[in-house]
Amino acid sequence: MKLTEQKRMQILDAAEELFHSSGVEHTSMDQLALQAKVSKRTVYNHFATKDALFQAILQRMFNKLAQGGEVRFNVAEPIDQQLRSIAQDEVTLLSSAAFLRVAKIAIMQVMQRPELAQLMSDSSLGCKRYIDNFLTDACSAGVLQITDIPFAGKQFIYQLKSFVFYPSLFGLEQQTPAQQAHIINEAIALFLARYQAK
Amino acid sequence: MKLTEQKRMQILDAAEELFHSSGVEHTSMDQLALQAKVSKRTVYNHFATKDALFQAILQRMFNKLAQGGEVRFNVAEPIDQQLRSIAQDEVTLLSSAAFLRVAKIAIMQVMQRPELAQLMSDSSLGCKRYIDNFLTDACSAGVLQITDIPFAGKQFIYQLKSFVFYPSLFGLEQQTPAQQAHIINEAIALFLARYQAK
DNA sequence: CGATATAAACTACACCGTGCAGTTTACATA
DNA sequence: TATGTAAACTGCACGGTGTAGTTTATATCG
Repeated sequence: MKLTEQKRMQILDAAEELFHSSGVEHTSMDQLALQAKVSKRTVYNHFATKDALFQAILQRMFNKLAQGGEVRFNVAEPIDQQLRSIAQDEVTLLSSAAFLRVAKIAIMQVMQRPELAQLMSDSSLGCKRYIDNFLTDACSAGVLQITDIPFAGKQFIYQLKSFVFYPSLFGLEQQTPAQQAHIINEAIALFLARYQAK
Repeated sequence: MKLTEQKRMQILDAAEELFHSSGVEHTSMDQLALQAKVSKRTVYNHFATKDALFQAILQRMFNKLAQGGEVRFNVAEPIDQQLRSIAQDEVTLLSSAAFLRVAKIAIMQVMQRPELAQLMSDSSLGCKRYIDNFLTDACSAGVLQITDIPFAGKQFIYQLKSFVFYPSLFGLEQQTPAQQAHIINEAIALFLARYQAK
């Protein structure tokens, strides 16, 4: 790898690490250069300002997370099994270190600078991308009965987010895999009790 | 009121206002004194450091919010009506400017200094205080059928939080009263579909 | 008169971003 | 393989700015 690319990586890695552990505000460029084992001048040769570096970090982290399969509705498979598959993917994402990092950094910035809020809502990660289509197909097939599909989709995702994501984000607690399985089961039970076609 | 108490109030009011609108970090003590219409030295006569002032603010805001009625289960009243009453109180709290202020300030600090996380989870506000008792009574009366009561209570509260609180916190959107009513109705429908005794 | 408030200047420090002289690296050409 | 060159990196000092907290001299209130 070219040297300059190597240095750039070191800078981004250090920034990701420090922005996460100390917050963007509390990370000085001197500290960052030290951690990256790069001179401060080199940091500024790659990124004009601290903010540019922050933008680049967010972009890189989003790209890392953007991968991930899409689940499409399958008439032949039991609905609870399909929902479980979706939920498991989502919980894996929501509790992954990578996702928690970018979320923490992004949310801290958004709360300090509300004008960036749109950035967050626009970015569509995980099952949010395809859940509406999935539910629509399931309704068409007569498996589910939902009047407000986007709302129901949110209800499902929010269950997982509330139990898995926010507690981790705020440093309150981590779930064991057994607890995660319980959360998924109950989210599905709740959802199907309301929306499964009879 | 004694003058010194009056000044103290002015300082706390200004701090609450500025800490919320600009964040703790971005609020300077000069700015704060200006807004409080008080000299900077007076600020320091009341609060030794910026951090002490911050602690006092948090304490005062929590005390303001700690009030709030408790709903107890009533066999004679329909369960959906009682849940609606609880949910309405909760949504009113979660969307109140006062609650959003303290939450924003507190969460930002918690995310920057994870060692303070316990502070948040300990403080019990709103229906979180009494919902377990309520659900236990409703189960005993045979109105609801729940195996894991604390978990079910969270499921209910998290519905409201996810739709009302977090979007406001992150500056994404505010709900109209009509939307809030819809959220409450659907949260109850979801909950009862799963847990109402048949 | 004594306690308290005020305004303004001051100290001490941390941080962003720049300039520059000198060194290292990558690489092409002889 | 040796050498030249351009691009990139380094280290350090520095200007400018913002801010926590202090000091000092003065005014005001009870």
